Amino acid sequence: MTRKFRIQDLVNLVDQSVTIYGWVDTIRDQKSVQFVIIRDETGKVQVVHDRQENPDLAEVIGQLSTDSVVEVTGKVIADERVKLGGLELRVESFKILSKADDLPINEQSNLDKRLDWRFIDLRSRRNQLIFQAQTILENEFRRHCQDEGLIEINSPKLMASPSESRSELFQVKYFDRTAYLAQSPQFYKQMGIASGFPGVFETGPVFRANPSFTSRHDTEFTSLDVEIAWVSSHEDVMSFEERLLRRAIEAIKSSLGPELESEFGTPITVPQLPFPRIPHAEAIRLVKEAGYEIPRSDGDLDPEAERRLSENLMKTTGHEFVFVTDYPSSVRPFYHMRYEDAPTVTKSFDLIWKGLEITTGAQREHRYEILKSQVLDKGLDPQSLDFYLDFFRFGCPPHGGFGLGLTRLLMILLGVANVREVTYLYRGPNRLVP
RNA sequence: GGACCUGUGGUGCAGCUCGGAGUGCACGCCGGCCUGUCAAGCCGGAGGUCGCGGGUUCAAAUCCCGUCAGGUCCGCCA
Repeated sequence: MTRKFRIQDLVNLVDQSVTIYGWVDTIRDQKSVQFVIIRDETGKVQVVHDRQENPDLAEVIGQLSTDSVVEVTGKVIADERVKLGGLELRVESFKILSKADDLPINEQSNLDKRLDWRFIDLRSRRNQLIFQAQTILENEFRRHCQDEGLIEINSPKLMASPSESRSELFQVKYFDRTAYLAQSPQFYKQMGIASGFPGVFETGPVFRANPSFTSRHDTEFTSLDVEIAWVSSHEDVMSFEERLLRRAIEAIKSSLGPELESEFGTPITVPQLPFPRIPHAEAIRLVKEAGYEIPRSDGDLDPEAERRLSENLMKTTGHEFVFVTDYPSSVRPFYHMRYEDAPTVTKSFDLIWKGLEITTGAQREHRYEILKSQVLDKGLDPQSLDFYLDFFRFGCPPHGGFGLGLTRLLMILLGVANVREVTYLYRGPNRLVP
């Protein structure tokens, strides 16, 4: 009886006849013996055929092309000569299920060409690993939120009015009027708090219409969003997030660590708690003292300052993460809560991992009158925000939350140079296909 | 939106300063050789309007201008 197996199972099936399914990885067609390396998502195995044994089969194997999909039945033999795991499959039958043309890309091809042929690019072990890591990450995010009593929501991505700033919104035709693609679930998350949920979370797409040409931006990406009721400050939110990240990184390291590290060359470090925290004003001072004059005039950190700050703290604390807290209200949105005794400072934070901003969070302003005055303070029109401001008119608990960019997280975790590498199908100003 | 960089067989590069026949390298592909390969090896071969348009010149992949496509950084942000 022949049964179907994954390649990783063959080591336990020596001397048995099995059928495997996979992709042709390498063909070494010699005068008397033919070797074909078959790959599936669990590994690779060598298939061997003595040409004399079956001339018809020899002909089939002679016509093979790389990445064709095949069904191979044979006997598993332990043979020390085989460098690939000391195992091989002696062919009994060999069927081509789907023949492949010559591939338009290989692992040397540049990223843009590989993205044109993403379905082929994703076949590599390296790329499969990225999405295995992503699966664990999203799963741990869900489980952590659930363990902490939060409710999962799926907020709409079609909106009648902009959630924050109109400039970065995509417009879509919506019957006889205009709708916008959500650039954040921010307002709908907060609605959940006003609805009496103990906290909400969501993983979903967000859309940003910015023409940003960098290695860390995309126009559509997955955001991991959290909003928690009854927080007493942004400290509670940071504490939630650092525990979440430690848990997720721990889970990834324990199931994929060695393979990820050998494939990507980036050591995966499970972070210690708590993450270092540094108030914004102190961060600015520290970067200046270290000799960097921030060119921008609004008093915020620029990317270079964030990289330098991160590097500095990695040296002094040995920690890859840093929360920068207490941003000036001038560089934060109207809904971030301000300190009672220092109204130009917000109860907010960014999380920087190895120099890259991966999160923005804050305690939110839940007091209607104060919120409304902050709307006016930012020069916004309260009427256009009526539906949002109403959340705070009928009883709303104190709350806070954050948004975490999935692709940025993966990019830093694996040490790859570009979010495009870790996005299933990247969308940017110059790319809408495939 | 701003600054800078890149575009050469299917893939990755070199050639460009200092103009002289589409020249070279690696991978892949096709054919041949090879009694067990395993980054296979050896021999031979095919494959190119040098992104596109214009200019300078006896002569342009090479110099100049324009244009298109892509990238990096800044701004915006996760």
